[in-house]
Order: sequence, then structure tokens, then C-alpha cells
Amino acid sequence: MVRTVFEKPDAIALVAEVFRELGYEGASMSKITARTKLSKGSLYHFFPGGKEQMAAEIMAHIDAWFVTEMFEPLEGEKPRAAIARMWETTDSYFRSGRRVCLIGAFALDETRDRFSAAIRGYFHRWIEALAGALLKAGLSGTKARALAEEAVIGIQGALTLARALGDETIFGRSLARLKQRLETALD
Amino acid sequence: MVRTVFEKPDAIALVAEVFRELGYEGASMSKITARTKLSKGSLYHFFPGGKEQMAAEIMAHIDAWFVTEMFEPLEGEKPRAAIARMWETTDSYFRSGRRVCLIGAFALDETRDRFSAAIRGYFHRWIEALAGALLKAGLSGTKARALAEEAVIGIQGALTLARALGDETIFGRSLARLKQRLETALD
DNA sequence: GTCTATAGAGTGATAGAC
DNA sequence: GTCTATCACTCTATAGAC
Repeated sequence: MVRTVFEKPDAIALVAEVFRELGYEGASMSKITARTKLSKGSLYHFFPGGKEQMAAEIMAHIDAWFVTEMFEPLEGEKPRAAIARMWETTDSYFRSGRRVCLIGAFALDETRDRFSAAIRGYFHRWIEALAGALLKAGLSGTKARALAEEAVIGIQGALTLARALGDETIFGRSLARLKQRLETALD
Repeated sequence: MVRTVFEKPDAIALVAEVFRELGYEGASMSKITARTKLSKGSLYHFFPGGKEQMAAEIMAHIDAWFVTEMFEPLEGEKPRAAIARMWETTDSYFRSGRRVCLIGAFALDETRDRFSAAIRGYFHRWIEALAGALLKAGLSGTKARALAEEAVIGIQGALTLARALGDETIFGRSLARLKQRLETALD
């Protein structure tokens, strides 16, 4: 018997990719073990609460990543620079649209009821952080709120259509349009 | 024993709502029978190919509805009137964001591989029909294509965020912005 | 040797197909 | 209803770190 040693952060990242590809219901334990090479023993050692705990920790992990990489910079001192970085971070995080938004996907199916607080918190903070940055950059509250909402909606919609059309170019094109719209409003 | 007689179109509509609420994997046969009141016998009579056939016929049904209600009008003689009707049709079909786009939801999880042709066809035709209408209404090909893509992306993104935030107002607000953007471009 | 994390067969429940 | 396959999950033996 060959024993491989895993660290919990690796386990979270590996399982996250399975949920991302298959969805919550589609990611059965057997598919998770097959794709991650983590045994059931390891999985239940790391996540005694089973699938639900896995999904919860993955969402918390994603949320924490966005907080440090995007939301906190947007809430900081240099709004325009943070917004510019947001577009780059978004494009690279979602691999130019080849990677879906796990939290957005969870929002659409029955999983939503189980994780509604986390889903709501993630999108709410994204919109608020961006709206706050736009406000600090000089826009009115109303305009900032509307543009922030529109940007996050556009990102989610572009991810859906990138997947639906199997189009590798639509996400980049869409981000460029959204970025342009914000810059026009700020000038 | 009380026997209820169902027609196949009713069966499709009933099962569609279960898939819409629970997703493809989440909609188990037992949940479908419980929620639709259709027996397993009826379901396998209407859909000998099981769940996969149900989903395929539901998608075809949705697609056909959009073709007659939206795509053909957009491809017709009165582009501006058809575009105006598109916003109303979209708002009422998706019940102001309370109803998800089944085809958009299928695009995000593993279901996508099974139904990729239908998913792609639906979104492709929507964008093409709208772009065609914008072209006939006087826009350049480039501008029409970009605005059409942006509109369909915005609708899908707004549906995701309406669900994610549990916000009944965001969908209407988003449609109004998208409509405004198209009208500005056409003036 | 001791202890902890992993491997993977085994559990009852429930899936979809018929 | 009945079937088999697969589900989420449990459990025990043991590999490997000390």
C-alpha cells in the first residue's frame, strides 16, 4: 500500500476544481476520489462533514482569495489603480472565461438554498467594493452603484456565455467593453 | 385508484419546472414524480429515454418558444418594434428574474457536455437575431454584434445575480439599463 | 513501539431504468 | 413495484512519521 501525504490546502484546491467542473450534485464522492486521487479516508479526515463541508470550505477559500486580491484593494486608497487591477485579476482568475465562477454556478441550482448566505455575501461585497472605489474616484453614489452592479453582472453573464458557446474570445471582449464603460464614466 | 390523464405538452412543462428549480443532477426521478404528480409509468411512457430525453425535449420546447416569440420577430420586418417587445418578453418569461434560464444553468455544470449543441444553438441564435435587428435598424455590423452580445450577456448575468442576491429588483433594473443602451445607440 | 492519516472494502439508502 | 448501479458515508487495517 502506497501512502501519499496531502495537506489540507491542497485538498481544498483539488476538490474545488471537481465542484467547478461538475457542479455540487454532479460531483459525487466517487468522482471526487477518482479525479483528486484523494481516498475517501483522506477526504473524510479533512472534511468530517462530508460534501457539504467541502463545498462550504471551498466557498470560504474562494471568498477569502477575492477579499485579499480584489475587495480590499478596491476598498483601499487608490481606487483607480485597484479597478485597473480588478480587470486583470478577473481575467486571470477565470482563465479568460475557461473557468466558471463556482459561486455563480451554485447560485443557479438547488445548492443555492444550502449556501445562500455565502453566495449573497460574495456578490454583495464585490458590488459594494467596486461601487465604493468608483465613488472615491469621483462618481456620484447612484452612478457608482449602477456601474458596479452592471460590471459584476457583465462578468457573470460573460462566464455563462463563454461556457455556453464554447467561445474562448467572448470573455476578454466583454471585459474590455465593461472596462471601457467604467473609464468613460470616470473621465 | 384515481387516474389522472396527462398530455405530453403538460408533462414537458411540469418536468421543466423541476429541472429549472433543482438543476439536471438535482432533479432525481423521485423528486420529479413527487413534484409533478406524474407516475414513473407516465414519465417513461412520455420519455422512454429517461432523464436525458426529458431534458432534451424540454430544451427543444424552450428553444421553439423563443424562436416564435423572439427570434423570428427580431429577424422580421420591424426591427425596432421587435427589440422593444424583446425586453417585455424577456422580463415576463423570466418572471422579473425569479425564474432562472434553464439553458444558461445547464451551460455551467457537467450537463453542458451532453447538451452542448442545443445550448450553443440557443444563445447563438439569440445574439444573431438581435444583431440582425440592430443592423436593419441602422447600426454598423460591428456595433450591432457588440451590442447584441452585451445584451444577452447582461440578461444572463442579471439572472445569476437576481438568484444569488435574492433580489427581486435587480433584474428589472438591469433590463432597463440594457434597453437604454440599445436605444441610445440607435438614436 | 506509538500514533495519526490514508487506503479502500463495506454499509444501508436511493438513484435511474424498466 | 423491481431491478442493479451508484450514492454519501463508515470503518478497520495499516503505512509511515516520530
